[in-house]
Amino acid sequence: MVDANPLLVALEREGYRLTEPRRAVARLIADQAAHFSAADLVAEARTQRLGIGRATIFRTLDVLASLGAVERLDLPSGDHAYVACEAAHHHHVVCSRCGRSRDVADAGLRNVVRDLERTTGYRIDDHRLELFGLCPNCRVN
Amino acid sequence: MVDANPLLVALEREGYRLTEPRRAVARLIADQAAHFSAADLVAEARTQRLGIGRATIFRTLDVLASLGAVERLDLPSGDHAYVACEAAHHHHVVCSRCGRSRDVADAGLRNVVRDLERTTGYRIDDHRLELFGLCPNCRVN
DNA sequence: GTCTACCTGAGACTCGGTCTCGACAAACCC
DNA sequence: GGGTTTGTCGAGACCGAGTCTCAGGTAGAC
Repeated sequence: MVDANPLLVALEREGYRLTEPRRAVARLIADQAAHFSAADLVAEARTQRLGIGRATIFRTLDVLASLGAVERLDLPSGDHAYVACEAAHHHHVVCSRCGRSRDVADAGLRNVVRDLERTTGYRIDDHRLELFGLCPNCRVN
Repeated sequence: MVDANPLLVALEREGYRLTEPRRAVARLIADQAAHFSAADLVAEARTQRLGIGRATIFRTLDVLASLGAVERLDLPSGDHAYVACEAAHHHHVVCSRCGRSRDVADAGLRNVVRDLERTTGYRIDDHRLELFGLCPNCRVN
């Protein structure tokens, strides 16, 4: 079976070793329908008796986050969560009911940032935009 | 001396008691030039020998955050920080060198959100935008 | 002044995340 | 295929932010 998992592809491309634990974590992440926490993966690894250590899960998430293959969200509740995503710069719309998220492109934010630079005098190097609401599916149900 | 501190005004308006510890925390917050963490306040309270418990500082920050008089930031580093601010909806531009932040108004983001609602089908109820860069002062120094 | 609900400090506790360290195994070389 | 290097692993101690509990204190209404 081919390694179709884009997380593994990203790891390999960056010269990280494709170890068994990393494959397992990538599989766990690929199985998540919605956003997930490190604790979710730890619990899932435990119930599947994968024998993966907690530290390894955190480390793998760190690596994947640094590659942009996974992104860390700050939910309005204050909790952290992760979502698998494409590496290009983008933002997330997160459904606050089912937790599914969707990547969205820049969508005119660039102009907003430029306006703010002009009005505030700040040089803006980085930003984070997270959007929360109901996905089309949860809207109707 | 009059209670000019807007944090205390907000507390009183909402029916919270103006206790000595709360006044002290409000004073500490008002003294912060840049964003600050709960730990900063705890340390400051300690060095000033104010005799305020850690729990009280967290509780007061919670209350103030629920009133919108203080807002919680998620820095790019992953740390949390607080800033005092006005209660109206707005965003923060944070200087990544000196930590000073500035409130900015909506700045066209409303249109961006509306566009995203149309293109994604999500109903967007809430969003969070944080901007990081260099303030005018740090740009030139 | 009295009374009561709200608030407080201390310190135990929880929990997400990190660090350390000896063991292991990918991947490269021959 | 076998040997070597070095990145990675699991276990468990550790850390630090934030929460909870509870007995005692006090703001503010009357």
